[in-house]
Amino acid sequence: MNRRLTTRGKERRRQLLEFATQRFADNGYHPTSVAEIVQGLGVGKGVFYWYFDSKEQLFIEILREAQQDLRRTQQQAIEGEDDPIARIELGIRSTMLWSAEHENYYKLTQFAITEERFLPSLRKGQEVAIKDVMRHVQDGIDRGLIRDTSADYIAQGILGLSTQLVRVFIHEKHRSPDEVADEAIALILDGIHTGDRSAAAPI
Amino acid sequence: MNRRLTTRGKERRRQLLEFATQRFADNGYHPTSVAEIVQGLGVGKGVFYWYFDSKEQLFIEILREAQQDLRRTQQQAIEGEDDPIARIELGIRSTMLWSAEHENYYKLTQFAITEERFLPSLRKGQEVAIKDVMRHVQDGIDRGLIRDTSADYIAQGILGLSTQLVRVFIHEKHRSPDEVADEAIALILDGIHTGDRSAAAPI
DNA sequence: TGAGTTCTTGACCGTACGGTCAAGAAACGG
DNA sequence: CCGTTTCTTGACCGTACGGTCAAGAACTCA
Repeated sequence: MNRRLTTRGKERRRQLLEFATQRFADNGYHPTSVAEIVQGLGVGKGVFYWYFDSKEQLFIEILREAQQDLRRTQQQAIEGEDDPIARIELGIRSTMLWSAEHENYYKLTQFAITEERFLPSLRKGQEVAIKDVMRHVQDGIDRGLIRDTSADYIAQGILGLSTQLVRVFIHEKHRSPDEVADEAIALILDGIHTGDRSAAAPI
Repeated sequence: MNRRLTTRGKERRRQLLEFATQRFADNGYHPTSVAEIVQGLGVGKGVFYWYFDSKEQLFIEILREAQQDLRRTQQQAIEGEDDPIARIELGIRSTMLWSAEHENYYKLTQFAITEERFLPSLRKGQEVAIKDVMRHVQDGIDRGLIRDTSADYIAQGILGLSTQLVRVFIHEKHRSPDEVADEAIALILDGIHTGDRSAAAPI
């Protein structure tokens, strides 16, 4: 579906994307019908199929945009910083902020995991994210700043820990992104063990 | 739906639960119809509604059983161990093993997160799991074995990190549960920082 | 102004869904 | 053996879904 869109057309497309995102996040993907989406915008059903091939393609489009937007945010946050550990920290902080402001996208991503047909679109974005983190981790290992173990386990661990803290503390308990980021970073850098070095954690 | 079931009845109910679990995990909850489930067992549709009120109730029942089964496994794994850090480690190891053997349940849980109406049943189980971990964490803090920070962040962090490693390394990359558990425990206990103490990590 | 394009309408289509129910088979209990 | 309960059948119901399409409105641009 690659149409030439006028300004009006782009506007309409954006409306559809945003309204659908909201409904998908609130009610779930399957329970939200195309009829519901066009009714919510007060337009005919044909409008939907003028801009998108199918409900499925619309959803994939939403995922793609979300991944793009998050990545752009992270890149901006870490640019100009050289220390790999500081880069990881900045990445986590910006992710927490972004997640707090885009709970809808977060929910949609969680759902997408559960259906085979959405996994391909997801994996692409996940792989990019993991590669970003792994690059900093490997860099940290090379400079002797990070324990020399499997960079992929570390990268996935960082992602998983951050994701869970976002869900529980930001989206459910409504703590501030800053507080959550502090805790995430402390855990990631030094784990839970007590020890003389742990007092020196702050970068 | 509290019927008095004969042996045959219990058997039928179990068949329905197991077959539905498989299909839900393979194709997703919504794409799997009740008709498909009863056809798969070669029985009439009425059979389904003799044992369950609705498709939704069946799904909730599956979730409940999975949570119960995992918890029982964890409890068995840690009984008799006194050291809180060793208890956490044993809990993680048994969870990894269980997850490797019950990928279906894992997938269903991931889906359940994405629909409002399943959240209540989920939260109950999650809260129990978190409380279990938090008790050990608090115990560890009291004995000076664990850094004295918010036990809830630590507990959620452990859960999130473990969950992600299970998904990626056990279910997608098919690594052994033991290897994954080793990495998870190393990260949780000591974080990613280098440092003299990190060599003493193994319990 | 008028031809061409973009955009919108909403009735309509076939299908598949979750769920019901009257009827009867099978098993149980005395 | 018979009455009762448990279990099974499968046609049927109303509904809602994703998607189509002929027709026309709105806009663009020469």
